[in-house]
Order: sequence, then C-alpha cells, then structure tokens
Amino acid sequence: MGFLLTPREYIQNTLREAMEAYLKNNKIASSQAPRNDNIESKGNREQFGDFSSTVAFQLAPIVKKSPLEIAKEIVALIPLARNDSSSYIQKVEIAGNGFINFFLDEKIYRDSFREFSLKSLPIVMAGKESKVIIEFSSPNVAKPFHIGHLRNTVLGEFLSRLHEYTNHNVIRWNHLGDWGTQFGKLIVAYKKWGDEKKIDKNPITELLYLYVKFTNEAKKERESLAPLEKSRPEAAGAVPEAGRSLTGLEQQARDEFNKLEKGDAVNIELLKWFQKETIKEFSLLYKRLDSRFDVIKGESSYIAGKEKLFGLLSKKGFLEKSEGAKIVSLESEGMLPVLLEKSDGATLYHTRDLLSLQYRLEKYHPDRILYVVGDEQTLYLKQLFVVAKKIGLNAADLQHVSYGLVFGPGKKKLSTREGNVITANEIIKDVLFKASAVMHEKHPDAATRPPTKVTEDIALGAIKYNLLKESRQSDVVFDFDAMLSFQGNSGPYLQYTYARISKILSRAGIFASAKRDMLYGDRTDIAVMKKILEFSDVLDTCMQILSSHPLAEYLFSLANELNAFYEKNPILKDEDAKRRKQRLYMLRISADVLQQGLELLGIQAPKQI
RNA sequence: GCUCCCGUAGUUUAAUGGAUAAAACAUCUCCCUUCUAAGGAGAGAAUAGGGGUUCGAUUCCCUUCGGGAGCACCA
Repeated sequence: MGFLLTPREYIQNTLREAMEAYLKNNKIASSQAPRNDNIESKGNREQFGDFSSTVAFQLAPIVKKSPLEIAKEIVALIPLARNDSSSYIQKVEIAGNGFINFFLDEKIYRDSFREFSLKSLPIVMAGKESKVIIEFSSPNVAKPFHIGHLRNTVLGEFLSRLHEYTNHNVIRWNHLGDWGTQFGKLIVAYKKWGDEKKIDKNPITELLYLYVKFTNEAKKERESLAPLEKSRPEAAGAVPEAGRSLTGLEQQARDEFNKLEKGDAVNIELLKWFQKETIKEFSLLYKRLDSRFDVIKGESSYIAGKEKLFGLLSKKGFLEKSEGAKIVSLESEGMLPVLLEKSDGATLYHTRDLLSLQYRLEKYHPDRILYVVGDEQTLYLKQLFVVAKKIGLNAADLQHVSYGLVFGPGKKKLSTREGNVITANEIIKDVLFKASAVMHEKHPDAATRPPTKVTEDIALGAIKYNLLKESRQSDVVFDFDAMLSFQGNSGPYLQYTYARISKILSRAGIFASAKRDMLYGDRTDIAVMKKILEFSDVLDTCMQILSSHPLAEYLFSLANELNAFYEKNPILKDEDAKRRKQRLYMLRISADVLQQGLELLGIQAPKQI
C-alpha cells in the first residue's frame, strides 16, 4: 500500500481534516484557528491513547463554547476504523474536560513498519535544498583545545551531519582565532624567551608557556609600578590611553601587533609559523574526533579586505569617528555602537567577522550561516548581525547556535588563568585508559579481544555522547565520573546494544535481511516498532531546535526497548520459524537505525565490542 | 549599576502551556548451566521562596534569594 506516513503524521493529518471541516461548519476563518494544533505522543500512558490533542481548549475562547462540547463536535468528524475500512483509528475518547485521545489499531504500526525504509528516509525528510555554512570548532592559534572547544566541535559536527543527511549543501567552516593583541604579546614573548626547537617539537604547549609567561611578567611589572602610578602616573613611564595605562611589556605587545597589522614581514612570518604548527597539531585531534572541515581560515586572512569594507561603509555613511576610534552607531537599534577600528588604527574582532562574512557571501552565496559559538558571545553576535543587516550584508540568514558553558566539578569555572583548564587530549587520554581497562576485564584472553580501534571507538563514543546528550542551551557540569561510566545512559551502552544485536544477526545469517509480513506483534514487538517509527520525527525536532539531545535521548530509549525485548524473547531459539524471521527482520532494522543515529552523533558502532 | 542565561530526586540531566514531572548515576531487592551482566526486573527520592495570568504553569509575567555570563578600543 506504499504507506509512508508515520503514525504521528497520520493522526496529524486526520485531525487537520476534521479541524478544517469543523471550522467550515462553524464559519470560522482559518486565520483564527489555533496556531498550535500539534498532537502529543502519549508513550507509556496507555489510558490516554497513542496520541492526544488539546485543540478543544484552544478553540474554546474563539468558538465560545465549552472545550467538552467542541471536543464532541470534532470527534464526530473523525472517521473510525469500524465505519471506514481505510481508517486506522480504533476509537477516539474525550477525557478530562476536553482532551481528545486517539487510540490506534495496532495494525498501523505493523503496516507502517513494513514500509519503513531507512534508505528513503532522507529523501522523505528533505526540505527545500539550501546551502548552509556551519561555523564551528574555531579554536585559537597557540592556545590549548579545551573542553569548551570539544563541546563546540562535537555539536558542530553533529549539525553538519544532520544537515547533510537531510540533503542540505553544507560548508563546514573553521574560523581560526589568529589575530589580535594577544599575538602581539606572543611575539614579544617569543622574541624575548622563545626557543624554536621546543616549539617545533611541542607547538601548543610551548606557545602557551610563552603566552602565560608574558601574562605573568606583565602582571609583575604592573604591580611594581602600581604605587608610583597612583601618585604620579606620567613618571612611571606608562602611557595613559583609553583610561588605562599600559606597562612597558603591554606597550611592546601593542607595538608588535601594530607592526603585524601594517604587514611587517618578520612578524607575519612568525604568525604564519605559529599557525602552521598549531593546525598541524589540531589536525591530529580532528582526525581522531572524526571531524572534518571544508574551510579552515584564520582571521588574519581577511585583513587585506579592510579598505574595501571601510570604503563601502563610509560611502553609505555608516562609519563614524568617536574618541579616535571608528564605529558604527547602533543608537537607532537601541544598542551600543560597534567598534571597527581602534584609535591606533588596528582592527577588532567585529571588523574581522564582518570581513569574513563579506567574503563568505561573495564567494559561497549561502542561504544560511550557523555560528556555533558559546553563550557568552550572545550580545556580541547580536551586534554583528544587526550591523551586517544595516550595511547590506544580508543575503544569508544568520543564526547564532549558542551553547552553555562547561563547568568543572561543583559548578566551578574552568579557566586557563587558574590553571584548571581541561584539554581535549587529557580527557581522551583518561577515558581511553578506562576503556582499555574495561576491555581487558571483559576479554581476559587477548586472542578474543577486539582490536584496539574498538577501544578507541568506545572511549570517543563515551565522550561525544556525554556532551551531545544534553540540551545545548544549558550550562553543563563536566563530570569525569559520568564520562567514565559506561553504564546506563552512555555512549558505550548504545554501542553494546548494537554489538549484541549484530551478534544475533550474524548468527542468524541471511534470514535476518529477509522482509517478513508483520503478522506477529505482542506488546514488546509493537513497542519496538513504535520506537523505530519515531526516528524521523526525532530528527525533525533536532533540525528545528538545532540540538542533538532529542536524538541521543531517542537512541537511548530505543536501546532500552531492544534490551528489554531480547531479554524477554530469545530469538534464535524461537521454535515458531515465522515469528523468528519476523523478529530478526525487526532487529535488522533496529540495528540500522541505531547505527545511523550514532553516525549522526559522530559515534562509531563496532559490530563486536 | 544595567542587560542576558540558569535554579527540577543525594548527584547529573529530560519534559512544543496539558492529564499521575521522565531518566541515568548513587542507594536498596531480585535475575548469569539460557543469542556479550557494558545487561534485565523492581523500590524509595525532586519543580529555590512569594505573588500574578490561565480551564490548566517546571514552562509565561512580576518579585525576593542563590549561581553564571556580558556590558566600545580583548577575542
């Protein structure tokens, strides 16, 4: 019968038709209809049916009748299976003071499941094809890749995969931080204390050491000057600027950065070198994380386009001077102005982001750009978007995909300065150690132990799942124990389930792939089918809210359902041959969905663990 | 000082304004001669306080308290 609707869509359509008829009967304009006519899945609360609707409550103030009356009138318009053989609806009940509860014939799950095809799912789900740039990861040159970057990368990778899966044209963009006063500091530090060989050997560690040393020395310098400065600021050799005075080192850093902006060959060479070494080191990590990028481009590469942008801005009359700096005023938008050039002529973060935006629009013509950037930059990006729109860089829809901070145990802030930053490499190392220990424990005999690649898959699965299972907006507490736990709601639990199913399927041989009529179906069978059929709904939700946690939660509950299923029903030993084959087919599909879901999350699903 | 985000079992997290707030970890009971016990079955345990809007509030509004972030020459 070529039934491609999910049960949810089926009920949704039925309800819409009934609603349309109802509105027509009562002469209500469709514009007045309740906006929210969604239905709700009633999962395990069976007394409320399979799906439930609350439209009657929402219609009440419009129609000026009681929800109960309205519900009755709507229900009368819904075709039931017993009167209409094409209907899957067994009964519709009105509960409470106006809930409309739909009870479906089990047959819908079997029919729908029989037609379910993972292959055709992306085609069914695909919306209007569009080109989308997803900016994510974006670490800084010469700085460690910490837990926050990890969360960002894993989320961005998921969003990229999800968009690709639903047939969008994705450009994965890594916007490297390789410009700004901090590089002036780094250059000063390198010129004073640097060692080329050490940097070649261990670039990020060594460059970070230099940066920290600079910070400490500058702080010492400032403290020693502080008492003097208070009484006679000009005598301390400090240059008062923008209400703050600079120490010798800080002034040097600023000078070096200015040289950089003006194209000083030595400094540019140094920066390129730092960048090259850093990218080399990050590439190893990305490979390990199974993340890739179409464009890796540093902020430094945009500086050349500055005159063009500024020319455009002043021609349109947006560029103003204020206290020696060049700004775009956002007074009419009720926001603080955006600084594009410091009083010493140097560019700022906003400048480079606008330049980058201009470049992206001109070169790639995207329909949409997603900025996967931490929550703390909400205001910053809001300003960026407002300016972009104001000055005509509005060809693409810009969206900030923000995510909360990652805290340390006890909700303490993790910071480089306080020395309690957690790097991605440390996390991977620790979790890998644990995974290896578990692997040895489960497989004491080295001959039957899966390859070390599997251990790595499990460790990374644990880390990624841990980050992706949480809603992206909220701040999360980084909990090492939780990440090291391979039980319950964890990546390894999903991988374990997949491996167990794979084992059953491989033992069953070719029968597992044969499609069978869904004749059987006790409660556990139906429960699994129901879950499988929710897959596309879940992906839709993820797409709408640009978050991974609905998928993670879904896969966990699917795995739960499956574990309970084969615990209760030994499959290979089933004497009813038809039932055995049908169930094997069901497991085949389940395994495919698990695998596909994990793949979207960027998690490997080994067949044996 | 102003703006934004957050406050849910002991802990870490779920819940498009819907009915009896859902899980995991931890705690406690059971289940390995049976397709991998990284598993399954079960128990106890929560919406920071106070107002308001609504038929109905964890969700929206106000307020107090507590935590975090941001507020033009950093990124």
